[in-house]
Amino acid sequence: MLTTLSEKHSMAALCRIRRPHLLFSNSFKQLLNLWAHNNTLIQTPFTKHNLSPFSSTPTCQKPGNFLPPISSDDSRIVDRLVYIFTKCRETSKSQELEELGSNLTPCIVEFVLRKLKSWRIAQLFFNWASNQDGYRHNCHTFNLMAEWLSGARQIDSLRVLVNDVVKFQCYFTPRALGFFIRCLGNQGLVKEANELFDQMKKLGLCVPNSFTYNCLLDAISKAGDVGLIELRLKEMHNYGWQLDKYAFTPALQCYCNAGKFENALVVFNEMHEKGLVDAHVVSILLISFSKWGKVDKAFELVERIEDLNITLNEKTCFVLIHGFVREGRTDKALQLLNKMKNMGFVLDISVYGVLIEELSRNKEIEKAMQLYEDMNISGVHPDIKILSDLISCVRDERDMIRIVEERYESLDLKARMLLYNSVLKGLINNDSTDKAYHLLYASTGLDSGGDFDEDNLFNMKELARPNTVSFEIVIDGLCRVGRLEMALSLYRDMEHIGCKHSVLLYNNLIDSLSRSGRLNECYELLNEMKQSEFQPTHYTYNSIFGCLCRQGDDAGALAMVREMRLHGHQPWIKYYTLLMQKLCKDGQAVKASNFLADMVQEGFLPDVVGYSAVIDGLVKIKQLDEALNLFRGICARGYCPDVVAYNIMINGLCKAKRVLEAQNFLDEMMDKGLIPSVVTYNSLIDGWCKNGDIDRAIVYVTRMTEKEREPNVITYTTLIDGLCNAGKPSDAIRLLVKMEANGCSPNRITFMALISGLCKCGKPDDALIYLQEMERKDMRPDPSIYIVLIDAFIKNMTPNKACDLLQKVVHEESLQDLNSKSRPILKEAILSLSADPRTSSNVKILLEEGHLTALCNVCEIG
DNA sequence: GTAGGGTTAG
Repeated sequence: MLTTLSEKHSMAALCRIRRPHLLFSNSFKQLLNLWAHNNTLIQTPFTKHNLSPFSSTPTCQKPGNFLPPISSDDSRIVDRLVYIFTKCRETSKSQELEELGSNLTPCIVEFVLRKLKSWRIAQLFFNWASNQDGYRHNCHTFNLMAEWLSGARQIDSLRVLVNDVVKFQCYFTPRALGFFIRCLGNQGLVKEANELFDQMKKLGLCVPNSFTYNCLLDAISKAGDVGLIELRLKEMHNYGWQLDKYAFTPALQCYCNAGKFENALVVFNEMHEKGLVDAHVVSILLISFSKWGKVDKAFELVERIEDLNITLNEKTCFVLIHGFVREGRTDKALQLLNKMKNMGFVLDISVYGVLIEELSRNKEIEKAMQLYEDMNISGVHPDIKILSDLISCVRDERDMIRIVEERYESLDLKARMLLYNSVLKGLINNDSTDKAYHLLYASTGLDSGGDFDEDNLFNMKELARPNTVSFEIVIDGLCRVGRLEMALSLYRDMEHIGCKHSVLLYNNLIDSLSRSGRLNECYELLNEMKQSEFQPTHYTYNSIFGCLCRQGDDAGALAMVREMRLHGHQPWIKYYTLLMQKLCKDGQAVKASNFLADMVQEGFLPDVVGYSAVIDGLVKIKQLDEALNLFRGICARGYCPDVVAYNIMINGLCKAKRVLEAQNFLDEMMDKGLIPSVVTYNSLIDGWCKNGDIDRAIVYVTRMTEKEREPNVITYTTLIDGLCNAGKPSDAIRLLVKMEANGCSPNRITFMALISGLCKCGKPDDALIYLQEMERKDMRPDPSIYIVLIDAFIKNMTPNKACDLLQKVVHEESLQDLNSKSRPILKEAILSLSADPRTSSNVKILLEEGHLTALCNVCEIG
């Protein structure tokens, strides 16, 4: 039975089912009625001007279009700051930085943010600026930072930035707040955008105008939150504001995104009455219809639009077909195409082109070929692009040959070359790599050393003399399927026919060699490149760098970094993160940490992910305080740790039984505006469980469900383990039932935790039931689980059951690799069972039949 | 022509 109050909380929390709820239930129709009686609405004339598909989104001026003039002194400061933050990472400049910091103004910061070239550096600079005495960011600097982060999809950092706007009480102009909100909306941070909007209003930091509202509506519409957009529209209405195209359009978009077509149509009609409909508005509706498979509705609308004297011209249709294709709905695009034909439109080559291109890309060859026949019939001549698209995707070589033969005569030399190369591409795409290889050789006149069945591709070899691109295609294809030797032989033979190499060729070969770990050959090719007219690019160096990182060669990687710097190339972060992982997995986190320090010294800034990997590595080798130092160190240098980085620290502290400190970290991340994830809560729950405080663990379960973070299988497993360790086996069993009821299936780890937990509580009979359930579910427990059970039966004074299980598992091969902890327990068990008169005879039989021999060896029983 | 790589349960 559940006894404590907190346990009741836990069950309530675990069992709660969450449903999204609407914030506002009035129908939009009612709202529209309301507006209809309002005479203040603007009647925007339906002019040609607002027909542009781009005119319906509020144009947002970049915050810095009104940059104030800057004095020459300030300009010098800007240049120094840009220089220091991009070029020079030495600490010796800290003196200068301090001086520059004391003269900082928002205007200077704006100029610097605009001149920096990466969001990472911009963020380091921004955070450095925040910490300067007497300096405060203004809305423009915040906006520039928001623009950087939004463009780089840095969601967590954006959340922190939102938090800072409020924390630093920064005033925003209505326009500036609109801009900020759009940055949030573009990254799906709708909830954050709404909260910020309200808070700014409440704190008097901004008086939103209709532009601000329109930006907010735009953000909400992306999420399709109908209730929320209605609420905001009503607010605007209550202010007595005129609702313009920029308010109506997001409302329309919102209903479309939410799949509420009836409402969308009401808005559309209203817009039409007010003369606000333009091509963009029409296409929102049409494309949504198509997205939801409601093509008939789309056609209805197409026809209705004509009735309404809005003509769908060819261009609009083309835009529509493009739109459908972009939504991946070539089927619907084809239907519309037929409709257009029936409506008497003249289909031009570009409509065919976009469709054939997409169909080819999706390997819908039959449809593409059908269109090709269609073109032939209507007398539209396919251009070389269409032919190439077709040839490079046809599955049947006969089609390939037919298309080439039909067109060959009419083509000039250049077009024949393109056609020939698309034949090679087609063969490669069809996995006929061999044929492509032999065809290429046949065309060069060189011997490929194989027997090339020429009969059906015979004519192809005369089509053109291979050029560099031909070799690039085939060599790339060979590399992709791992036939490096063939690729290399083609590459070597190129010079024999006087065909030039290329950067792409070198890069592909070096990349493939790197992936095969053939480092020496990589260096050979690299040197060859350096002496040729094709200079290595960052891709070349990074391929080799990646190989060194994969091999965990930190010294080699560092040498490569230095060479890259010499040539002005950037090492790719993903590769050195790989190196960090590799080193950390081998317990070499300290080496990894040093590598990052070296990178900084070389002027390359690792990102939070790389540091996180190292911090986790330090945690894993129990150097927790080192990990803490590194974490604090990067914070001090202006990095913005994200949720994962915090999770790593929280997990480390929990594992070291420093749960209170972990809790402080949770508070800190929330103060910064970060949203803890399931992982965060799981770590803390585990931390409290392992500290023998199941009640506090359950508090976190309650908190996580309150924050709409659904417990997952790890949460439940952690708690089941914790409940058993707290001597509450029946609660653990109840939790197992609950988790399934909540739609979360237990996995083998859950069952194993429960089985060993029940054994610890002296309930091997209950445990056995779950072992059987595992078997029913085809889940194989770890071998140690059997030992735990056998041991528990013996301790429970039921040696017969222990012996039964022993007899059953004696054949399990997995018992051979029993872990060292279980071995002495098994040994004890066997000795005990053979000494017990109730079981000794059975054990004896097992011994005589030789079944136990292997196990005895494992346990070193003589 | 490259952008996802780092975190939780027995």
